[in-house]
Amino acid sequence: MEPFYQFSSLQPSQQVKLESCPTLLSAGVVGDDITAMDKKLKHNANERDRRRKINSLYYSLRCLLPPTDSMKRMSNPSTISKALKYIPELQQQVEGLRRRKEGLVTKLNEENLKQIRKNNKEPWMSSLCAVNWLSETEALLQIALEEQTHTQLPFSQILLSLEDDGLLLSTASSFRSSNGSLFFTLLLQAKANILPRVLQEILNKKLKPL
Amino acid sequence: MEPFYQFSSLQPSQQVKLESCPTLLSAGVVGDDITAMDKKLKHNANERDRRRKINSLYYSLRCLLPPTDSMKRMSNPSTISKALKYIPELQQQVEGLRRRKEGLVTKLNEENLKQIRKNNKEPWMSSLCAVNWLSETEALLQIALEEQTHTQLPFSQILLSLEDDGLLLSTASSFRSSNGSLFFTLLLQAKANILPRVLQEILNKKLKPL
DNA sequence: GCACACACGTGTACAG
DNA sequence: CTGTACACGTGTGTGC
Repeated sequence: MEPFYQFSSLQPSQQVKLESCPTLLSAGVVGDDITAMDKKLKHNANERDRRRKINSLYYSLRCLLPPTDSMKRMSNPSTISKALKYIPELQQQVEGLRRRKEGLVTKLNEENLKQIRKNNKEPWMSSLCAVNWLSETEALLQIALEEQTHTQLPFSQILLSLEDDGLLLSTASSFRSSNGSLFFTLLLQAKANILPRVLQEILNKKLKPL
Repeated sequence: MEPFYQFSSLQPSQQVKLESCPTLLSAGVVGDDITAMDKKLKHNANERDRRRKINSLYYSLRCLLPPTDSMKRMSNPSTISKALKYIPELQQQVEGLRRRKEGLVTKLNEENLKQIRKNNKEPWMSSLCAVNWLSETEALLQIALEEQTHTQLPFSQILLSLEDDGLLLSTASSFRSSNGSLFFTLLLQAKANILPRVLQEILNKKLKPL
């Protein structure tokens, strides 16, 4: 029979079988120092309770550990061994997850920052050059030149170099704003084999000095 | 003196003090059944080693647990108690981190998806309406109308409703592409108290039916 | 004094 | 049979 102390409700053990106390029986005197026997009995009971508590702790610990496939109840030593393997596993998991989370947070942050920068750039004053592709071969190019700069640079050269890259100027219009800035709207015909993305890069690079 | 068995190298205990074996001494016969004594001695040594191993396990477990400020060595029962509190903490941490990581991953994924959708949309054919803010009060609005649609909708109404929202048409130009699409470029003067973002929303909504 | 913790020897039960 | 695990009683040390 297994002593399933772990299921007991941890009441202090009241009943003590006197037969199981060899030294108490071997002591011939009975009525003399009853207090000594009392003490011994109490000590035994206390030790019993202590063991009971420890077993209960073992039982609780067993419940926390990852379930084993074995139907047999784990022994107390192997319970500690198991906990000894399990705890570092958990700590490692925590460490790994923390690192991963950290990485994700920074990634998300710089993603957001990029987004914010892009969004902050879009609304105004950044649209020195905007390209809108209307089809695979048509692009609407919109250029804004600040008052200070548009007199310094030969704008016709830009148009010419665009033609060098396979872009033909189909239609164009321009007007001047109240503060003197110039706006051009150019409808460009591109060669079919020119990738829009690459072209946008080219345009950005070409118009960067503006 | 504390018995620091946990520091010993776990060698099986060889030397046994015979004086500490009461039952062996009380057995009068010596040369009779030496095998019984041998057995008892072995049993005792085995039990001793077992306890030693258990203590070593306790020692290792103590090292894994979060350090306590107390200088005193933890007792074995309190070691299990501590582990009993510590393991759920770790499990909870793992669970929390896993959930957080999961959330971050999905967030990052949909962020990327949004980004991809946006990038896929930008290059061509999406620019039915583009707003470029040149200053806090000036915006360059560029509208492309497909051949099929631009005859069905009263474009002047759009301009009028823009004025209702506090946008004044400063300058405008338009031209027709080779395939019959119409392009408008409008320079708008906005009231200062109109937030660009909100306005962009308005424009998007207004021009959506196109 | 008392509660607690620890180590020990011992008997018993169970699995290889 | 041997090793392992467990519970028990007991002696001892330690801190409140």
